[in-house]
Amino acid sequence: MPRQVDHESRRRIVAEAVCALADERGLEGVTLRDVAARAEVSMGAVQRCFRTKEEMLLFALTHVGDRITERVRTRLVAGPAQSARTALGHATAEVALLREEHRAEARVWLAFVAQAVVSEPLARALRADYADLEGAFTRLVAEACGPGGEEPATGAAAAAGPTGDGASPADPAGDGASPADPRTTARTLLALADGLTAHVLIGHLTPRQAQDVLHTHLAALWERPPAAR
Amino acid sequence: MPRQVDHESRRRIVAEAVCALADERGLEGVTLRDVAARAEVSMGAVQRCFRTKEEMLLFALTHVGDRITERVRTRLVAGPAQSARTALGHATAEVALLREEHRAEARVWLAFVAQAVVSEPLARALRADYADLEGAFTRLVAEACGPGGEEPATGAAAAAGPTGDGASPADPAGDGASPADPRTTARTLLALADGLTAHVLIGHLTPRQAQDVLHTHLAALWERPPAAR
DNA sequence: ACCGTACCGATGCGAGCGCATCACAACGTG
DNA sequence: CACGTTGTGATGCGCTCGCATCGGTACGGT
Repeated sequence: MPRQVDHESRRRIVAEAVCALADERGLEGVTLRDVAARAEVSMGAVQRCFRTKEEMLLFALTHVGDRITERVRTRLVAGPAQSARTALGHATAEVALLREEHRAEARVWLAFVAQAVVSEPLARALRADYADLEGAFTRLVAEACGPGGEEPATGAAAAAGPTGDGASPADPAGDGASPADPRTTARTLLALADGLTAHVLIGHLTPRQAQDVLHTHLAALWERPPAAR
Repeated sequence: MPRQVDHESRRRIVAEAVCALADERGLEGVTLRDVAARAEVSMGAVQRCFRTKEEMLLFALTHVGDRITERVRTRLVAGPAQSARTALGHATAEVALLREEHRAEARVWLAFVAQAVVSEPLARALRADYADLEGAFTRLVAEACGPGGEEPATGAAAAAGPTGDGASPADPAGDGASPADPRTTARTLLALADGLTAHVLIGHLTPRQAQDVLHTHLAALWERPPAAR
C-alpha cells in the first residue's frame, strides 16, 4: 500500500457511498460498516477519513449540495445567450431535481433536510446552500423582470454568493398590494421547487405533472407587468 | 386493572408520544422504550397496541394527517361567510403549518415524508392525505377564481374527498400559454406550502418571511384575469 | 366465593450499532 | 540494507435496539 493516499478523493468516494445507501435505504440505513463495504474500503479507512459518523454525513451533505449548485451554475453559463427567463426556468427545474437521473440526489437531499431539523450542523450547511441559491435566483429574477425582461442573461448573474441581508425586514404594512420584490419571487421559486421534489418522491405527483406546475407558475410570472415586480 | 381497556384511546396516546419524540429527536430517535416511557405506559402495552414498530409509526402518521386535514376543514367551515379567496389563504397557511404552535406537527410531518421515500406503507398513507388536500384545494380554487371570484365559499367546497382521476392527462401541447386549470393551481399551492414549511424548519426562512411569500403568491393569483384560470 | 381469562409489566435474547484499539505491512530515509 | 514512521484493516467492547416470552394480577361471569 502507498505510504500516503489522497485523503480528499477518498472522502469523496466515501461520500458517494453514503449517498448511494441513503438513496436506497434512507439515512437511517447508513451505517459505518455498510458505507465501508459500499465504498469498497475497510471500516478503519472510513474512520480515518472522518472522526465521527456525523462528520461523515456532514461532508456527504456538502458534497451533494456542491454538486447541485455546481450543476445549476453550469446550466446557466452553458447557455449565456438564452433569455434570463428561460435560464431561470432551467435553473428551477434543475433545483427541483425532476429529471429521472437525479432522483437519487433528490432522495438524499430530502433525507438530509429531514435530519437537519434535529441536527444543527447539518442545518447550518443546508442554510448556507439555500442562501447561495436564493441569492443567485434573486439576481436572475431581477434580471428577467427588471430592465427589459427578454435580453440575454449575463454570466455574472449566475455566479452564486452570499447576499448579505440575513433577515429581510419584511413589509411593515400588512396590506395586500405588496410590490413582490425579486427576493420574494426567488423564495417562492425555491420553496415551490423543493415542495415539488418532495411530492414527486412520495409519488403524489409524476415528474411530468411537477414540470407542468413549474412551467405554469413561471409563465404566470412573466404575464404580470414586469415593471411592477 | 380493568378487564378490558379502550384500545383505541391508548393507541392515540401512544401516537401522541411518538409525535412528541419525533418532534424533539427526529424519527430515528423514536424507540419502543422511549415511546412507552413518554406515553407513561409499559413497553408491553405498546407492543400490545401495535404488532410492530412500523405499524405504530403508520398509525401515528395517519393520526397526524387526520388532525391536520381536520383542522383545515374546521377552518373552512368556521367562516363560511368569508370569500373563497381568503378561505383559500387560510387553508394554505394552515397546511404550511406556519403558526408557532404547530411547529411540532411540521417537524413530525417532514420526518414522515422523508421516511415515506423508503417505506411504501407510509408513502401510501401520505399519498392518500395529499390526494384529499389536492381535491379540496382544487374545488376551492375553482370557486375562488371561477364564476365571480368574490362571493362567500359554500360549506360543501370544504368537504374533502377523493377526486377520481389518479393521473391527470397533462396538456398535450408543450406550448407556454397553458390555461392553468384549478388543479394545477392547487398543486402549486400545496407544493409551495410544503416547501415553505421545510424552509422554515431548517431556518432558512422565518415564519414571517414564509407568510409573506405565501401572501404575495396568493395576491398575484387574483390579479390575473380570473376567467382565464 | 371462586375460577377462568384477558391483560399487564418486566425480563431475556440475538443482532446491529458507533467507536476504540492494535498488530501488521508498506514506504521514505540514513 | 535496516529502520522508523505512518497508514491500514480486522477485531473487540459497550451499548441499545426491536421483538418474544412469561409469571403475576385484577376483573367478570356463574
